[in-house]
Amino acid sequence: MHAQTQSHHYLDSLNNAQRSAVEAINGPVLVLAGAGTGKTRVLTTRLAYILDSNAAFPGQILAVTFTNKAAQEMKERVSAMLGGLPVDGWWLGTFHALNARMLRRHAELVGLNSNFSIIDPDDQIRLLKQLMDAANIDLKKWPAKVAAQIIERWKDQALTPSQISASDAGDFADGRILDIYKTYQNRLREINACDFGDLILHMISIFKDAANNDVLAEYHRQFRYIMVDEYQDTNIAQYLWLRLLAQGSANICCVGDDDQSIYGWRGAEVGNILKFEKDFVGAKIVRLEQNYRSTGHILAAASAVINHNENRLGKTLWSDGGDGEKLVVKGLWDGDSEARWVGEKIEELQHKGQTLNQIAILVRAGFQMRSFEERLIALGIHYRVIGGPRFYERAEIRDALAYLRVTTQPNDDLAFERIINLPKRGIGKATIEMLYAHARGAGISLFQAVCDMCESDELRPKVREALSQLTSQFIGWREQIAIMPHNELCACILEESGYNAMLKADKAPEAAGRLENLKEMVAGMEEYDSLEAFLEHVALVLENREKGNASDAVTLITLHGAKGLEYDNVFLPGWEEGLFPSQRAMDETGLKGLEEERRLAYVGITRARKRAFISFVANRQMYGSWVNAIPSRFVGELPDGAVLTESDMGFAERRSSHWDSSGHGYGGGHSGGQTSNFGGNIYARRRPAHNSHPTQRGFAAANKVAGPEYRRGQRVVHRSFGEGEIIYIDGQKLDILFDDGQTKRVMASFIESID
DNA sequence: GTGATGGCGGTTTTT
DNA sequence: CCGCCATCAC
Repeated sequence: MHAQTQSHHYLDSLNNAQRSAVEAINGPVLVLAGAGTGKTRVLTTRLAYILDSNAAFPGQILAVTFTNKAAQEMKERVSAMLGGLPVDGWWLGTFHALNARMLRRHAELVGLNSNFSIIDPDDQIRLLKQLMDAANIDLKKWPAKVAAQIIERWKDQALTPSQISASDAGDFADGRILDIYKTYQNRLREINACDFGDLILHMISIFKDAANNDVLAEYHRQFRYIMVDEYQDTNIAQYLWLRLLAQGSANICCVGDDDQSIYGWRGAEVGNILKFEKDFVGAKIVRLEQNYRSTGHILAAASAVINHNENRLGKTLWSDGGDGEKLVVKGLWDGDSEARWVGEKIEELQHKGQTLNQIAILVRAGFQMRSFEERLIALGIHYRVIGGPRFYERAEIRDALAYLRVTTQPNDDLAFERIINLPKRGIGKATIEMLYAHARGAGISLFQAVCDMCESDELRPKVREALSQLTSQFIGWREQIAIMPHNELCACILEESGYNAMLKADKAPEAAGRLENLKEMVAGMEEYDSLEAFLEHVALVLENREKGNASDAVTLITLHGAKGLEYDNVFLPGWEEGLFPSQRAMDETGLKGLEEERRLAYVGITRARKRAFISFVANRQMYGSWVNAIPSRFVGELPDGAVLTESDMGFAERRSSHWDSSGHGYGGGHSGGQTSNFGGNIYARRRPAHNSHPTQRGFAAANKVAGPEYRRGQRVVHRSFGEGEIIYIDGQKLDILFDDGQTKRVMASFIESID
């Protein structure tokens, strides 16, 4: 590292507030960074400054971000500032990546093995479905998705099942949601897996458990500086985790903007940033208010809107650039004319020399995108949609990952179940249920259950052969892990399993693309040191594949997705009551929801550098019927001096008239205010009672069909082969001479003794 | 065990 | 109105 004789030249270009945020490295610091005030710059410079002034080694700094993109960017920028300092081994990453790294070291303290799988939301729901179904919960009345949400919210708040009282649990599934949560956690442990929330929750449990307080103490000794980005987006669990770690060195610095907190609906707690001073006594607060991004009019508009919020720390953005152009506000008849108008404006901008890359359309909800896409296609204007399905969410990628997971982690029942019949091997629902029944009865993994059953006569020969081949393939692949490079192994698995062949035979137009995606994945694997490292990466790192490449195109994106981005020209369509602010947000969380929507408006306006175009319509087509709309209250909150209203048809007066005018015969189905209960009680259907119980290892011993009770010569009945006599016992497998004269090898799980 | 039809629901999304 | 899931019929 360069000596201190060298001045910290990178400090010179900072303004006073930025510089004081960078230089205040000791004691707790909160940096309130308004939109466009150089937040990332401060964060990276501060990190570089700590290293450069020899206050700490890289390994002694914990730097936490929310997204991988932000982590990556920070690494690159700090490294560049310090002349290409290598970043390997730095504790710089997302909450989830850092917690996963920690948890792999201490997994046994929470009953996991360090090679645990990290399951995604899809697996989560499949697992919950299984457990709820086994507990005879009506999945129509009580969707697993909702259960997953409830559990996720609990985890956001760092609540383990034992910390929730029955009265707080609510009445989901007739009050059994807490039991579901417990069962879910037990089941995850059995299959040696974690969901995203667990990564943090388990670490908090380890830190708080007095039985292993050396663990936390060690991290205290290690981390002298803690830095947190996007602090306004942290949830309670993340906050607790930070507090526990900060109890040691306490040199914590959080950067964020309470006005840009837009993720409350998924557990983010604005309160964290609002009460920072109370949590970290003696905290220094630095406000970054000088904006380097937008024109004066844009800042005035954003400020005026956000000023209507009550719950905020308050800061005033200013700029020493000029006022620039006024924001354009436009009322239109319907969604089509809105799209047409946006199209015209884009063409005008092009004529003024603006590139399409500097134009973005920011929508509140995905369904708004379609009309713009259609219009842009009609005009021949290139566009890209941001926020489609991510690479790793694609079915073929998830299938490939499932193969790899089963290879590295034989207990991963979810992964195994996903691919057990993919490509088709003739394994249906009934067979899978049977396999699970045995796994449960014997307290073993699905994989082991399949191995067992293949050595019995329980399965039809065809099925048995298929499964037997599959398990021996997996056993073979496992042996290859140590020998073969992991990308080759993956290619091998895809080939030998028949997965590639299945796609090649698929006539569907997207099949070719899927094969391509898999190839891409295999090629990408080379970058990782091991199969495990690769799996960790895909589980935690979103890989948003760049579709549009370097071409010039208009960006279509949601307001949420646009946070952190900026464009010269920004279109903000759909500013109507009910759509934006969203009716649902207001119904569900009242004023809190409304204020979050308003912050979203603030985020939207502040994405613009030079021009912003806000529009609303009188009639919007939603779900096939027409809904009439009134302009968003946020339109009314824009300051007169900063906006130019392009009015077509006197929208100011329209509010009270013309309520029913479109004449499209929409049958009057809709009234603006949708209600928000969970699908009512219209589903009265009951599942037929069936007596299986949630899977729990503990049940195996108590189960009346456990093996050791059997003895040779005993009379038993098998559920499909009838009655017979035990002639040989081999662990869980019993040879039985049935009364029809046949001898079969069956599983102990499927017989009962006859008294 | 796999393909076709009906019904319901339908913001925002990272890890 | 469209897409997804679930149930039904082979």
